Amino acid sequence: MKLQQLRYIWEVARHKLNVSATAESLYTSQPGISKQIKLLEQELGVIIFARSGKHLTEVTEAGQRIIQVAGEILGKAQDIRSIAQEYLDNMVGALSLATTHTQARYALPPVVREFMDRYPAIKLHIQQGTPVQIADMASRGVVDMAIATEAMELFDNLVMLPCYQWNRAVLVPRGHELAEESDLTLSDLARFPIVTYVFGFTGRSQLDQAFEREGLKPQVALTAVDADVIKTYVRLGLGVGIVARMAYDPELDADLVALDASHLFGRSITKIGLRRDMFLRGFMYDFIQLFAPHLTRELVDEAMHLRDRRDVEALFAEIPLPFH
Amino acid sequence: MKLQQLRYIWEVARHKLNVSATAESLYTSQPGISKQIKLLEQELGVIIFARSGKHLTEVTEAGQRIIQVAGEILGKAQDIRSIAQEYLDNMVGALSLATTHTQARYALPPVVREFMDRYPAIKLHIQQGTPVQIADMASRGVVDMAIATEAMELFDNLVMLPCYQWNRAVLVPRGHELAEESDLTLSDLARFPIVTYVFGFTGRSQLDQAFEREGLKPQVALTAVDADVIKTYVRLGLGVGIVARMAYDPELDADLVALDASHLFGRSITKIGLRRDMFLRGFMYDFIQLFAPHLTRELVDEAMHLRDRRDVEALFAEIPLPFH
DNA sequence: GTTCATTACGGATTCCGTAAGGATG
DNA sequence: CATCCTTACGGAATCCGTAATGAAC
Repeated sequence: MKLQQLRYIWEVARHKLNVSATAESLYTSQPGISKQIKLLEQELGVIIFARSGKHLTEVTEAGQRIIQVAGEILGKAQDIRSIAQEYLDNMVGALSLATTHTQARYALPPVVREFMDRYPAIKLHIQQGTPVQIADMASRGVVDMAIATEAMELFDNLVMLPCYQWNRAVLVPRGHELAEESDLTLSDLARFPIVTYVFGFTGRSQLDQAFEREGLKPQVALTAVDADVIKTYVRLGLGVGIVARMAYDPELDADLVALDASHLFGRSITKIGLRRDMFLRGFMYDFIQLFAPHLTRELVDEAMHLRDRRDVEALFAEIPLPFH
Repeated sequence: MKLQQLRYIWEVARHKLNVSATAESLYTSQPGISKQIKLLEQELGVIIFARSGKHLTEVTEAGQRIIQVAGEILGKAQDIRSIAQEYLDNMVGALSLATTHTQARYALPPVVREFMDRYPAIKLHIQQGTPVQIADMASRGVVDMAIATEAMELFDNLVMLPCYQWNRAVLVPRGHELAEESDLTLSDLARFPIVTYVFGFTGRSQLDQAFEREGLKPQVALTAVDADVIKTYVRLGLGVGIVARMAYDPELDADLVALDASHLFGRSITKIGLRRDMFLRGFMYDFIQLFAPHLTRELVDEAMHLRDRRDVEALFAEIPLPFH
């Protein structure tokens, strides 16, 4: 059994059983992978991938369990590299994170600036994606951490650290009928076409729930992945925008009026997702604490080794979250 | 990084940094190990073993953390092999356990008999040793499980499953002054020389504590590792024996009188020790349940993935243990 | 007919054992 | 001077890439 072989079965499983695609992504040859998988199956005496003719069709039951353990092994191998790096020089290295537009555009910039000042030799890699993609990348170890509001709970091996809570603002052009409304209701909103986030993004589910609870069916004129697009169409008069409040910039968006809508929708919580038990380098703890000051190293460590998601939730239940 | 290299650093650490001895125990050459360790250190950029001249003197801080993770990886690699075996044929394989004389001689025989009947193709390997050796073997993965009353709590990565509780009997030759005593006290006992277990064995610590609590200093005439030796010297009139009650066989030991001493000493609990999160094959669950019927597969699984020893203790706190 | 995995084969690399060298206590 | 690790070196095994083969959709 070799680490290489474990990597191959793990990657092939991740690539929907397509060995050719796997080989390409690993910059190696396809027969090489095929061969090593065969050798491993031979050594273990178990078929991991069921074949029909010359196609891999599915993962056997034994294969599923083996691949899961293989993933854990690969994660720990990565931990060994991280530990070594940490002792080699704890001021150099790389921090990769995956996040959504909203975080990257509005929440992260000051944190990133401060972090770069403090660790000029750490290379930052920020990847943008959908919440599901982001959580998946963290779960697979492609990135060190995920920052998002949604979808993180879909992956069992992610520990979610709640970072801050936020709510929404309603954006209308100056002079709009609602611009002077001081006591906004959902019914008021439902009278206008809505411009907001695509489903699955940035707390969109909270928004739908709120309308549904009151039996309202707002007409959604346009959905976008990011607030900048939403604002653009609000400016064009397409409808009333509902965005995360932090997405409203009083200076840049001076032509728009932002009405607080905290009382209309449930709060959303943005979280950091980390692979459970992964080794965190010193600067990673610092990054987390820059983003969410209440997440001290001790607290993160405590959360990281809890097995059950409910225990993690209980741990954070008493801790007040900052507002954004 | 290769599994082989991780095995080498792990084994060298276990062999008190003696590479030659390690090589011998692994049936390979010493320069080979030396070389692979060097290569790993080079790849990681970190010194794992500190050298003075040509001797390994200690494990560096980075080395300690790396070796620990390496151990976890090796354990999971073993799990993969077990999983494969399980699917290959869940009626063949091997079960290795380490235990003390008392268990091997008095508690295990009926269990082993029943197990061999049920799984004739599973090879049983039973190793005898001191409680510390036993727990160490389970901790390192040399054996699948440890069965003992003492020392298991010394190893962090062992999950202890309480199996049964037992207490002591006082053995005297027929006709001895105490033979007719119906209400035995510690003071009675302390008037005679004691023959019992060596310290560190078979609940010996409970015994010392009991005397100490009453301010008694019994004279210990002989200490032995096993009850058979103790009985031999009780027969010779060297003193009064104190042994685990299960070590008294009414037929074979008809020339001795056994007085119950449950009221004099704290109960002892015999436990099974398993490496946390190790993969257990089906027959291993069965063996455990044969030994301790209350340890169902579900209960064992639940205990195996708890992180904190206190959680495991809490899990078993409510469950009544059988007496032996 | 295209996609995709397996087999065959040759070259490069890696691994491992023996033998020699040098430091430690 | 006995123990023990490192270096040097040669043979064996392994790994990996290219090319050819054949099954599936």
